[in-house]
Amino acid sequence: MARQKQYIEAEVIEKAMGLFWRNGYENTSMQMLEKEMGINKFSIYASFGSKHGVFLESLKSYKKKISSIFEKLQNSTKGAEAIKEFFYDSVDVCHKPGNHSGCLLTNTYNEFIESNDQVIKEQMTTFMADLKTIFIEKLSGNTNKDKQTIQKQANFLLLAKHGLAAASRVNNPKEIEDYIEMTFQVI
Amino acid sequence: MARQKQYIEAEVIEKAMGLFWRNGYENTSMQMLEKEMGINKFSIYASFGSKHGVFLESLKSYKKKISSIFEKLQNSTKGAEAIKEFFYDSVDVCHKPGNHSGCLLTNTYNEFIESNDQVIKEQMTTFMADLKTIFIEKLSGNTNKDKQTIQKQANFLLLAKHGLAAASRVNNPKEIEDYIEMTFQVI
DNA sequence: ACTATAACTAACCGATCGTTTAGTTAATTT
DNA sequence: AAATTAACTAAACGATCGGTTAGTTATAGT
Repeated sequence: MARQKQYIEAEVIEKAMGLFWRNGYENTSMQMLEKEMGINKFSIYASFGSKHGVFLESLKSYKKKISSIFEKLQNSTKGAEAIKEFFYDSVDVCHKPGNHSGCLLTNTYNEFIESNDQVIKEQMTTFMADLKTIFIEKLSGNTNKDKQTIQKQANFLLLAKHGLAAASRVNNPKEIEDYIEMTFQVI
Repeated sequence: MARQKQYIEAEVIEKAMGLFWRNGYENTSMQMLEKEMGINKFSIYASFGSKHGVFLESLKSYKKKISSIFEKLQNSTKGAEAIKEFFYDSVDVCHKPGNHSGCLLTNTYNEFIESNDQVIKEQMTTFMADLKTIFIEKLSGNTNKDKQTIQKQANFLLLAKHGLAAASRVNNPKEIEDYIEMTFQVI
């Protein structure tokens, strides 16, 4: 063939992800992406097709980044306690002081909830629905709660994720811990 | 003098507020504002100076809109129960199905948290700080909780506002009620 | 009725948005 | 070493961004 790529796609996507994570989709420009990813516009379009394509790959990369804590949650036999551990694990991954940005998926969910971008909207809806399913499964695990209570608690924890995202964005570790502990007093 | 204004500033700001509420600041363009406010760019700039100015006035209008439920909270003697009522009142104001947009201030807080716009950032920080102060006051009101517990609970409720905003944006009234009730089980 | 003045319309400003493309550089293959 | 081909640089694309301004219209005071 000919000249080889001077960059690794997975690496530059990692950097793009950080930018989207901090600023959101709309507030991230191609100019910023060029600078952060360290490659030219041409290369970005050659590899990912569009800004939208870069974002989709960034979301994929983020999901991969957090896949281990999802698997841990899914494989756990600790019931509701597993969800609490999942909350703590989420903070470990998302709470990067100086880079504090909450959860990329929660941020994206909020940014696109009123948008016309059906592709991303559907991804976010699916993500939330999947998470709720896992919550329900774990909440049903080691107790004999009635179905209605489980539904309520799953909804509550799903919404609590927004509080957690806000907490991990601005608060100190102690306050985050307090928030998680108080949230799970209800369960 | 001369020709009189063909619009009422308070009225067009009300419409601008709705637009910002639905779409956020960055995703609202001057073109959209012209259409929604029903007046020309010239008039917008004559009355409010800039897009930023329109947004600041919209925030002012929103605060005015919710001032009554704040005053009710502040004047209540019901302690923690007053905060719960405030949550319900917030939903009454913010949960407009078909126009569902959560809380403008919480939305704005989230949109500007990583921004360089110090003016709006400070307004949001001040709003959150003021709300926390009121929460602390109410939580201290009719009990003899220790100060540490009060601090924790105030932080918890402040973060729960993000969950509530998310709930009032997408969920049905029953789910919103469940979320509030479960939140206040902790208090 | 005339004049002054403010509110209006509409065209236009430079800057930046995401995207494309012409032209150059470097590595692979023959 | 020459030819090929893909990765690069950099300039430019049309569209839209927030914002401005020349020119027109309508109303108030004299």
